[in-house]
Amino acid sequence: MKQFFNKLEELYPWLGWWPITPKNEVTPIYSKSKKILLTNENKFEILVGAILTQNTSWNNVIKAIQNLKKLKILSPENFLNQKKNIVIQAIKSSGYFNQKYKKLFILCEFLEKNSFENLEKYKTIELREKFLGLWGIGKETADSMVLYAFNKKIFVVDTYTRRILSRNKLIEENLEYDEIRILIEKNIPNSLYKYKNYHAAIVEICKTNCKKKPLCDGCVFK
DNA sequence: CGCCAGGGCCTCA
DNA sequence: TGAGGCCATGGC
Repeated sequence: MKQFFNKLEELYPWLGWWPITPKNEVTPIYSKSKKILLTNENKFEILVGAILTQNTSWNNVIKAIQNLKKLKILSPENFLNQKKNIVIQAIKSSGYFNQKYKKLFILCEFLEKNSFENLEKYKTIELREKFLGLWGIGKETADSMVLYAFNKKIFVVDTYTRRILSRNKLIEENLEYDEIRILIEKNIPNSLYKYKNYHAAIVEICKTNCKKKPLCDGCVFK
């Protein structure tokens, strides 16, 4: 396991996750620097992106984010004040738009009552529980939010993580989400940037080689 | 054309 | 608690 993550870091020293849209632009980009100060708009964009990308390719999410940016739907308040049809149209490319509209709506109502400043005071697990309590947010989405929008150390376990670890015989196939998460957290350094980058690297490798139908030629983990 | 994508909810045993 | 159905668009 430790060997696996060392190799991962060697391959991808820094992927710049989570992609954020720079001020006065509309397209999210990956950050060259590890330390960036997130504005509330940035944080909101990450939370929205985490929901929009559920079981959806990031390319489809980018278009939705671009539309939301152009419509200046950059805050919970603006989202809630915007007409449903307009928002649905904006996020259409990300698929499941009816469900996702509802999820975003519920998230925004939550954020109106709980400012980022207040949410940041919670401990990691407590903040996770807060998000998990919202309809439409499961463990992976909650953990993405906690890690990338709030810079709190929790490892994001997605289908890619389960796939690549089980293919490399580092975990049993039917291990539960939190069992995998805790196992990984025990085996990696206590570093926020590594938590982010290891997850990003797993996604990257699974997109290129360790696909559902694996391209085992040139696999670095052979 | 079919498959897949940075999941989660609901239903029914 | 586990399996199966459902949600939906766009790239390949």
